[in-house]
Amino acid sequence: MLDGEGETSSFSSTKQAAEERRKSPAVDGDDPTAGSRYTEHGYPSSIHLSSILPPAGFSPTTAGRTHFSSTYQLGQSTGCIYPPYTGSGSALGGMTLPTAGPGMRAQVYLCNRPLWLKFHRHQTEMIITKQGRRMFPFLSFNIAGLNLTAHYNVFVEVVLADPNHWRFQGGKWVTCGKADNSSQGNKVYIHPESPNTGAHWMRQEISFSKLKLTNNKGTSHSTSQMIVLQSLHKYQPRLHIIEVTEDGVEDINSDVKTQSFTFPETQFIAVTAYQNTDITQLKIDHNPFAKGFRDNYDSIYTAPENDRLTPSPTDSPRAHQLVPGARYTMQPLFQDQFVNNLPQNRFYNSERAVPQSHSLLSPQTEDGASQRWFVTSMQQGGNGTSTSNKLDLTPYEGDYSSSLLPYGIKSLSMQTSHALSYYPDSPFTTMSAGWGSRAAYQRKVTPSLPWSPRPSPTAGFPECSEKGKPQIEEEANSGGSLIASWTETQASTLSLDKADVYATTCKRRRLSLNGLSTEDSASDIKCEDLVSAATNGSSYSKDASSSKGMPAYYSFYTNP
DNA sequence: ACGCTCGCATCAGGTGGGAAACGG
DNA sequence: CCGTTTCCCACCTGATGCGAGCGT
Repeated sequence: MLDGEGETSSFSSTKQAAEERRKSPAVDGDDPTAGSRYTEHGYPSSIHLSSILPPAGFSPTTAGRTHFSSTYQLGQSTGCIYPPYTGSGSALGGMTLPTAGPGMRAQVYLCNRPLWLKFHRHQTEMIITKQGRRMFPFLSFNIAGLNLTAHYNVFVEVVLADPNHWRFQGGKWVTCGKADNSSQGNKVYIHPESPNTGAHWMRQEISFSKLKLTNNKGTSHSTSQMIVLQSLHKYQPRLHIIEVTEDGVEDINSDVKTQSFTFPETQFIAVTAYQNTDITQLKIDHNPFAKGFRDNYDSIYTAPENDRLTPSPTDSPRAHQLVPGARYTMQPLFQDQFVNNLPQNRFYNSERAVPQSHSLLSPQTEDGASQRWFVTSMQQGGNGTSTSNKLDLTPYEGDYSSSLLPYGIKSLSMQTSHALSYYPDSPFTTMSAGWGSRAAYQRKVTPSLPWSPRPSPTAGFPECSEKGKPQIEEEANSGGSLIASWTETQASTLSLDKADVYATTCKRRRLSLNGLSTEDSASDIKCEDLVSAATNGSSYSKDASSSKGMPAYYSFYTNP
């Protein structure tokens, strides 16, 4: 169906490239001039319902691989996720957690998950243009559990999320015939810093902010920045981590493994023009490049000093985070990442106020108060209907959903992510990557969350420790932190389009060395005080994860 | 004199809106 | 005819270059 499965691409690294890489430390973001071989076969396209934390009483041992495998690993060599994506049970059930021991694998954290969820609630749409359009929200991950010295290629693949063609009708997305499975073009975006060491990947956020989506098949072979999609089709991004040799070549002689991670909340429908005004508004509200479309910007984004919980990181007079204090009192747990961060007047005074779209009224929101405490799980494409895009919002996310009210329903609003710098290299880098995730959080400890395995994680992913610590802490408590499940396969079999694609990537990376590709890669240096944070943290378990600066809640799942 | 920092201007690129063009 | 796609526009962000000011 997708090109991914029909093509066999091979990347051959040159000796020269390999030598160059050796000369420059991988951690410095040296050139990934060498590529890896990818075959079409045996591609591990397992679905990983990750970004969902278990509720109280969750036992990693009961939600392990066995269940996962039986549920999601069937027939996944197609590059299309919908066949196995039947959504058996809740997301929790599908949640796969690495087990301790030799089989320990990487864990992936979707950094800006809260923002993704915001969009997901309205069915995320991504513009595709001939010249390519960046994703927003973009994919940003934290990775843990890798071998510090081993080399990995990290890349994103975008596959069909379901077998349907979609249409926006009557204020909501409805299926409209079968998806065109014959689409061609590149579906893979290799992180510019690939290959690189596990230490490198774990040191910082892995951002795919420069990934572009296009509907121009002709560009698929000329640039690695583009992923070719079809309009009005639903897609699911996947993160793949492939262990390679130091040269960046996949070593077929060793038990090379591919670990794949799928975050359902990152599903989106590719469009050439926005269909849902709510999505449009979310984009405008959260994407700095769209600030020009914000109405009453000066008045909206300026508030009395006492209303500001967070100083503007950009020093922009416009960039303020408006957070009504009352809100915090009432909802200390899931502050703003799921509360509309825009000032209230936006919705009542602005001409652009978003009408209450039916598309917004998912069962959760319609359910009114009940959603606050429990949100029924939404299956992923099991029936091929519009429900397939919905995430399982487990009970612990009740407040999430409650705060994810449609614009027209929201009674309180807070501004968050837009006040943060867009690019990771900003002073608020780690938060910016989250875009309303970490950025949105204010340090508010909720000690006794029913589902929280560790009440006070103080160390997040390395980069989160300092700047992002408060945020990640929030996220941990709010269930926003996510550990993607994993799978492994022999001889990765991704269908990377062309070798030149990879070469282009390498070239680009070379050019961005001075900045270490501030956008594509990590945001900023990860905090080094993790260790101290970890050590003083009573709840911090000293396992493999903790040694890498993993937060307590993280290690909880990785090392049950 | 030299190096560093800061502020300003400029430029490239990203954004959604809207109208026109396209295609079934 | 209608839905979709393309193109252009104004606005914004971030990177970069340049010169002024300051300290050594």
